[in-house]
Amino acid sequence: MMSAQGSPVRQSSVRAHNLALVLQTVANSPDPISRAAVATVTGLTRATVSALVDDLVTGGLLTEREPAPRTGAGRPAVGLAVAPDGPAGLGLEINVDYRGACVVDLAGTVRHRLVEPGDQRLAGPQEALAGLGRLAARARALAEADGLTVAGAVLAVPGLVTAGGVVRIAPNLGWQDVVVGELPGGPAMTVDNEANLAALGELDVGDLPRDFVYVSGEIGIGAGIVLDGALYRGSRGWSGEIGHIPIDPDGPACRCGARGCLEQYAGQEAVLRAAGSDTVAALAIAAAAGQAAALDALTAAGAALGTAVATVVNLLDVRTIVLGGCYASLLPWLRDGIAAEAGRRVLTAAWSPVQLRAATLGPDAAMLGAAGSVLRGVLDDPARWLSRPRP
Amino acid sequence: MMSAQGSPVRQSSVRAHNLALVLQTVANSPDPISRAAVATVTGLTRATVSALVDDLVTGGLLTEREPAPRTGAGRPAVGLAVAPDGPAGLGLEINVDYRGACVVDLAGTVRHRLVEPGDQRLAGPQEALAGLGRLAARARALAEADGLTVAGAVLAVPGLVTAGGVVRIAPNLGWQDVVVGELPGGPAMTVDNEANLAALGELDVGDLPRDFVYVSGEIGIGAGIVLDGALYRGSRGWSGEIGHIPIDPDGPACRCGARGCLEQYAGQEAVLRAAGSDTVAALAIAAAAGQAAALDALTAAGAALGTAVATVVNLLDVRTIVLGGCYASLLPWLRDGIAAEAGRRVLTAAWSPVQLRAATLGPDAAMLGAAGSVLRGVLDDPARWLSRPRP
DNA sequence: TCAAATAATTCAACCAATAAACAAATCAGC
DNA sequence: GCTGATTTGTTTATTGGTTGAATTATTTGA
Repeated sequence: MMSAQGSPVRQSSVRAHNLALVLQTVANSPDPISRAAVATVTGLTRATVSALVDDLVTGGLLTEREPAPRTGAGRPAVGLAVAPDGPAGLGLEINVDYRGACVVDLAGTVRHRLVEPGDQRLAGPQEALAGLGRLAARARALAEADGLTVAGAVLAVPGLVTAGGVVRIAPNLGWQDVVVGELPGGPAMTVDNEANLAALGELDVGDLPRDFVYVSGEIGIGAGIVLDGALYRGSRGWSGEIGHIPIDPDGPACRCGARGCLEQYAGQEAVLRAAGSDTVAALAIAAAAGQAAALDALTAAGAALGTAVATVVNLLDVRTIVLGGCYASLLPWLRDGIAAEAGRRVLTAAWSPVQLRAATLGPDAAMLGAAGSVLRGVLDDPARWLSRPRP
Repeated sequence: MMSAQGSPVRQSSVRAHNLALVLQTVANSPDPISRAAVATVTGLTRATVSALVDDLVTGGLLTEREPAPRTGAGRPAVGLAVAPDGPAGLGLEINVDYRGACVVDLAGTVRHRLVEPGDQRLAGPQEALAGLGRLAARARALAEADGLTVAGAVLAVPGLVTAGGVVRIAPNLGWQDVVVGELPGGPAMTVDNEANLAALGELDVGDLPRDFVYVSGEIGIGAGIVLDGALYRGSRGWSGEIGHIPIDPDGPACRCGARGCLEQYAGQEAVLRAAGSDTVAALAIAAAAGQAAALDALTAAGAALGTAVATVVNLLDVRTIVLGGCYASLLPWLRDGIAAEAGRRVLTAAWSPVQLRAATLGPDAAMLGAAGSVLRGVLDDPARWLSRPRP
């Protein structure tokens, strides 16, 4: 009778857990919140909350603010809010036609955003990474000028990433087995897939359920799978390769070597070619104008996407699909095609139809999600941040 | 900046966790294990382990046994093993052509197994459930005669089950919205999907990784998805409906209303019809004899299965697929077809090919998994069992 | 001005794990 | 057969953390 093996728990783990609980409660509250309110929300004692808050305030994660507007008698509460000068997340991205960096603070506000357009395929991995390093250094300097401490950096790339921070293959960048090193003089950096991080970004800002799949329509098609409020990366971090779900086993050849992959029906290039448009923006304009070629192309893409969505929903039983990348702006014309095919093929569609939503973050989703995932690390384990080695 | 909300942790939670850790360590050990060994394995102190073991022994979950054969000097150890007369799991199953019950103890040994063949479609839900109740009562009596206490019961059915214990639809039983009530006079019973429970059964006994997908080939095709050592049920419990993954959008009509579902290519009925065999056993004999019709049918089914497997692996990045139900015995002739198609379509196949394994538990997998899931509940939270209300 | 109400802190009590000392039981060597 | 080494298991004092009750602080309303 096997069961999952864990590690021993000591009292300090209790404190670490409750510290995170208090911090997250404050962070999730839209307004400054009192210690007493935190106590009732979390179920902890007021005494305990006071002790934990003391640690968080002296550690620079929380600050006392003006209390929320009073009501009734009694001693006025002292408001608690996340510190605006505490840790910050550095989100980085290298994509086909730009590279970027952003700084987000614990409150979730974007403090800085730097984007350099330019074809990264021509630049090659060395030059792209060097340029990214310069961008990251600038962003870090801006953050420190604000009094922020960069807690970590995460880089989003459109490709398969291994645990060790190696980009196995990023077809649309032309990268293969690229070792992403350290940020020169910077904080620790990890690398992750663009769609995964974009899904986290949408989870951070959106009103989304605990289970959803984010589908990213870029040059390739990727997906970020969020199960139970956490990203599912797969055993090797290569989950969500939705672009190569077979739609028709005898369909057109794909550059992955197989036939009939989704990318050949609903990938950006295939749709633009079928519609006769040059850019996604032009396609949206053509569709809005009612041009038949555009509408037909989008209907066909929607049907293929709907078939893939049906597969995902039948397999994972997620209720919500978030469409991002170029699909976000095209969703008005894709929606019917997706919904029709999914409604026909999802076994449970009759009782519980699939919800389709457009992503809200736009092209910065992955970069913002990358920064957010750094902050999530602090929110999930503030004890580590409090006891970090300091210069 | 949202993050998952938890509940407060007190000291008693620490004890509950460590209690589970010690119990699982003993349960996972093939031989009786000493307190000192448990301490080194878990990382807890010998003193702590002694205290926790005392609780578990007086609570009837562990017993002291003859120590394992000695080695070297020193005071001889006292062996610890899971109690053979502690809690037991009652596993129940209603399937197309039989109903069954089994009693499994904490050590994982099957203490009793009762199976009544008979077409449950003809019987109808009321009669099937009444018969199951009688079977469960007999199994429970046998367990109590052994000194076991039945800790709970889980029923496996081939269909979609909602959280409230209602069978939404079980097409092959002909059930629809069947409310599975209480077991008369028995322990609490929950209902779950057959493939899910079979996956748990294989996880319990097999040498399997923490992530795998169990594919069950019965009249329908279902899948149990195990991620990170735990069953993934989906937000409503309807995950794993692999049988209706589209293989060819213009394929034959399926009884689900769509076209070209996997079930139409690799379902038991489709394969037997194509091969001209009456039963799975006859098909296996024909294939072993090299009959062309049988081999062709299995090759075609393997290709369809391989396409579906490729979809699953591209999406979830699981390395291992366990084939159960009728596929277990037919795997020798399915393997090449599955491997070829999966190798072509899985994006990461070149670096890390998909591992195909035959299930080891045979037709009882779901029933045993059902019993095992009861015991898993005790192993995961022994504190609840120790403080249970007693008659 | 005083009582009621609410917020936050202080302090003793309790619970659980730890570390270290101690008791128990065996083996190995002479 | 005795002695010392060795390993197991228990005992005891200590530490870290939460709780609950009492206390202090600060405001509103009569």
